[in-house]
Amino acid sequence: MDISLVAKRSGVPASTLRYYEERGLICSLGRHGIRRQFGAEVLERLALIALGRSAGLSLDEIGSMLATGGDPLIDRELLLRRADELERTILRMQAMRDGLRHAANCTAPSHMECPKFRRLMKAAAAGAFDSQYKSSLPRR
Amino acid sequence: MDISLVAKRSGVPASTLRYYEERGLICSLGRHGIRRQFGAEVLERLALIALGRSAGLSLDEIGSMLATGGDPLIDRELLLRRADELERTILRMQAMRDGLRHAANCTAPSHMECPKFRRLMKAAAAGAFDSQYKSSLPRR
DNA sequence: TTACAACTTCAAGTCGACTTGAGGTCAAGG
DNA sequence: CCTTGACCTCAAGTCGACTTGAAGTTGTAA
Repeated sequence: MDISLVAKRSGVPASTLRYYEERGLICSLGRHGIRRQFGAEVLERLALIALGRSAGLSLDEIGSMLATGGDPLIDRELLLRRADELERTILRMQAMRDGLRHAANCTAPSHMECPKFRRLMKAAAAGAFDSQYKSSLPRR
Repeated sequence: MDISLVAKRSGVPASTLRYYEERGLICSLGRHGIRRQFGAEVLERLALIALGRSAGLSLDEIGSMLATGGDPLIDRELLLRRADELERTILRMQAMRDGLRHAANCTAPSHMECPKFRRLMKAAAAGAFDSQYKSSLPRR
């Protein structure tokens, strides 16, 4: 497959495909003249990458998990650590979601004056500070 | 409170506090000489901001949710839309978390050869593509 | 065979959320 | 009164993940 066909089938721009190849996340089979040729398996890999990105993993992290070989024990630990991080983020997001829904239906003049809202936020915020709100999430 | 006291109490660096003020996320009561003075309520606001960040919201989004005034009807709709967005992201992250946990315990020689893993990934990836994996998460 | 669209490389730009650094101001303690 | 250190502003730098643009190459259709 030419790069543009991969782009079309995966929804990932050609520029991004080149970038991913440069980063070692995907690889082409070879060249037809000067043009990269990709195999079908790249589509599955791209789906995995997209999934990882959407779950908040960095390209480096995805790369290390996708890497073949390497110590499988370390891999498993990494996966579990990521899963736990994800879990914590999920909890915070659920709290946020509940807070937002409550705020939308709340009749208090200002959300911060509503005791229920404050309770929700307080419970959720506990973990927000010490998690340093940096380590668990990817870029927008 | 001087800015350094706020920094100490909240864990947020002074440079970030200035930045947040510039962005309109927090405001100081006034100046003592050239120095900003903050009220205690800023700590609560910072907790809310930290929570929002940790849940993956951008500063602009947090700002729009924290903003006082404006059409209350639009505000409520905005809050509900945000909550729904959050919900969808949560679902994807849960799928990812389950996928990671399964992968960590799976005995298949390679994750991609495990049918369960593939099923989880496929289900999760469905939403990952069309959401463009850009719109729902913040930066690492 | 020639034109051209689709590719190529490489350097530089963009965006969000900050941080860093240089150079300046000022209130309180000695 | 003068020093000092905590603050100030403003410009520029950083990081990850890409995108954009200029300039060059090439398979294919007319």
